[in-house]
Amino acid sequence: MPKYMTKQRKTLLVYLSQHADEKLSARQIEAALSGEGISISAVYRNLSELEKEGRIRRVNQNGSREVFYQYSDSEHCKERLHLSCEKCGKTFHMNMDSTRLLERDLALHDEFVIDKTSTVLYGVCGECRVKK
Amino acid sequence: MPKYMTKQRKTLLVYLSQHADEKLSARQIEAALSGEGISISAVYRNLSELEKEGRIRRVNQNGSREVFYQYSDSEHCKERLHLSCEKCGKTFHMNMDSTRLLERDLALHDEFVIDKTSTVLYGVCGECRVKK
DNA sequence: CTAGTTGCAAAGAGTTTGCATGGCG
DNA sequence: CGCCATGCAAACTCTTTGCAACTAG
Repeated sequence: MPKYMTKQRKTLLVYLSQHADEKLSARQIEAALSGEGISISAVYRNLSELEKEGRIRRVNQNGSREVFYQYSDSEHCKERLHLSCEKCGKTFHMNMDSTRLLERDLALHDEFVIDKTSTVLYGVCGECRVKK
Repeated sequence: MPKYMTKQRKTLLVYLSQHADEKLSARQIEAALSGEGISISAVYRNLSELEKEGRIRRVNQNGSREVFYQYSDSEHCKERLHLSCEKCGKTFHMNMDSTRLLERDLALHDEFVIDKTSTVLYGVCGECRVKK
């Protein structure tokens, strides 16, 4: 639904695509782009547009009120579950086999149809597990 | 850490235990107990205590800023993943076998250790699927 | 009694909105 | 040139906090 490609919108898109699959808050984005000249309201408005277009997802953690935005254009994103590391904050894609298996299991045993676009599994990734 | 069992705390506990595994916002709780005389700040303070004690979990949906509280004293809650229906809002416990299987799969293929207490799977439950 | 709790109102934090100005096409 | 989008500040919503009054043990 955006009609014009403004300087601000371009700046935002470039930034987001360079940070794909990272969880970013509106403030973080504004701060990162403070040199480029974009107001916090333009950030919010553009993020909303992008969300409606499905180019971005909103996520949050653990019942906190903090909202993060995450650029996810890749094909993977629609067919796999997302894993989010509680230590480093990075996002991973669950492997296809496990995703499919879980879907089948849930449908079969729990009569539950999982919504892959809004589900995120939280835990600790391999790298952080070792580091600890 | 609470020391006194005040009228307000008792009211809240009774209400929560009668609505176990429902997602309730602070406002909803306040509204439901408006006849009993409990202020919104007492609601918040007591919910925080209960959360620290682990008798309650905070959850939210789909990257929204809305926070819900959920009383969950049962044993199930610690060893199984939670399923949340996007239609009716009810919470279910995933069956043990699938929970275990998923845990193993994730550890094996994705080197990811899932955090069962903060993960919620979203989707549509059997009942709502039929109703539709 | 007396420390923990409450209620109220004020302060915060994050997000949205109204409106005049500016800039994309 | 005509809308759409921006920036600013004010409005909103949910939650937290300070403080005097109250109350459970």
